[in-house]
Amino acid sequence: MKTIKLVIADDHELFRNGLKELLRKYNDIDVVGCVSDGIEFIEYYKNNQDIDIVLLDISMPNMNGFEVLDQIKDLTPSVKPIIISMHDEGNYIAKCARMGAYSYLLKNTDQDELIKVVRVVSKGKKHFSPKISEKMIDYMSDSTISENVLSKKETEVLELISKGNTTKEIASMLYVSARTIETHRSNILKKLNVKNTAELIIKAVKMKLI
Amino acid sequence: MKTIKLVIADDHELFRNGLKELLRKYNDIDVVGCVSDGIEFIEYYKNNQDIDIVLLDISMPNMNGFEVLDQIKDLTPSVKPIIISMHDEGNYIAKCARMGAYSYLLKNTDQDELIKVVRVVSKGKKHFSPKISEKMIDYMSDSTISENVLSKKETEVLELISKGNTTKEIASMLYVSARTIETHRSNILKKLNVKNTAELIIKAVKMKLI
DNA sequence: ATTATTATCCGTATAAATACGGATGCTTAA
DNA sequence: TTAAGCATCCGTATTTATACGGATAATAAT
Repeated sequence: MKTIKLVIADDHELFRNGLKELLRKYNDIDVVGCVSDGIEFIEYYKNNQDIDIVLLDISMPNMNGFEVLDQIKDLTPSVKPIIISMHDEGNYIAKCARMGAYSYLLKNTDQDELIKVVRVVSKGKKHFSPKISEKMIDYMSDSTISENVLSKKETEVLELISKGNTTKEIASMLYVSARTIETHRSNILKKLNVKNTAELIIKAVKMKLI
Repeated sequence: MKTIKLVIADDHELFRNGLKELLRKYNDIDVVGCVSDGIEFIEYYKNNQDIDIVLLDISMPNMNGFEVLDQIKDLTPSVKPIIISMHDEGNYIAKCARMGAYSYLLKNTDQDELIKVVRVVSKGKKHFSPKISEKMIDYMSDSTISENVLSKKETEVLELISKGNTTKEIASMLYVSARTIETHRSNILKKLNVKNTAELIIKAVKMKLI
């Protein structure tokens, strides 16, 4: 039986090493690499392309999981990314699915499930658990929290708002009139379906825009 | 040599089991229990009080790390809690230190550091790394983000603001005049040293009030 | 090449938030 | 018990935010 060559990419050393120990027990799985961020993984991959699966964390320094997915999207299915994250927010899941992830596991997944998924994915099949799929669907159906609802300018304005800047301040920062920013503001509120700044910031936090 | 009896409390099964595997290598450390939330830990502790150390995650369902610290604060030093968290925010660290934690480790701590800390703590010595201490000091020195800056009423009002309610709505909810809420608002802004709602919500999020 | 979207700008008007300053009765801690 | 802090209330004025409606030039998409 061919072993499954697997790389772990996670910035939490204890998690990374613990996982490696866990996987040691399985004869059909061979942890050929352990890296602590996206850049290290890309570097590793350049030198060693014979990888079946990468267990990829989302939040890592230097280069996060999304960026890695973006970099390797043309390489799949030679290397099949399984996201392993603690975030169960629909937007993360949806983004990963769209970006070519083969599965999305939470860090509280049980061991058997992990092994099962690794084996399934190694055969080139994608697998998303019902719970994860549900989160994604919930997210998709909330049309207000979907990507690209805000234009680039609007996103820029929202970021400035969420740093505490007033309309006037933003206007002078972006070299436009305050009226323009006011229009942006009102469009942003409409698009995100909120009625005031407080709700806006709350939603922006949820959307991980802040 | 007496072995160090240790319990792991973390809701991430992979992390929990991985850690357990990691610690298996060390003869002086004996992982006598693995639980997935605070309630389970308290339950475990009731039946088995012969524990030296609990590696305690902060964010867990049912009962989180803070609540556990609160419950067992009178039991230390019989059981010495080491917080093991992914959050490096000063408020978390400060809160844990105040609540009797013996150490605060990030999940990206390296293995040697973990072992070192476990051994030191098992002897009854508290240990906070320079990096962690620094975070805590930074936090402490920001006097605006310290507990009890807001009165109960102000906290209540802030919570309602951060759910998107307007002054009027809050007023009718709390059966007081809108002026009262306005005063509260302005006092909250002063106390938290922010100048508008956007900043207020951001700060409230940071303070984990939301 | 035409359409749709976006970024930009403007006016008017109302609603809400913020800044001051001042006051009273209640509770709690020194 | 007295002082301090808190929750409550009020007025006035200014600044921001929001709502509506309308417009144009640039760019992207079909």
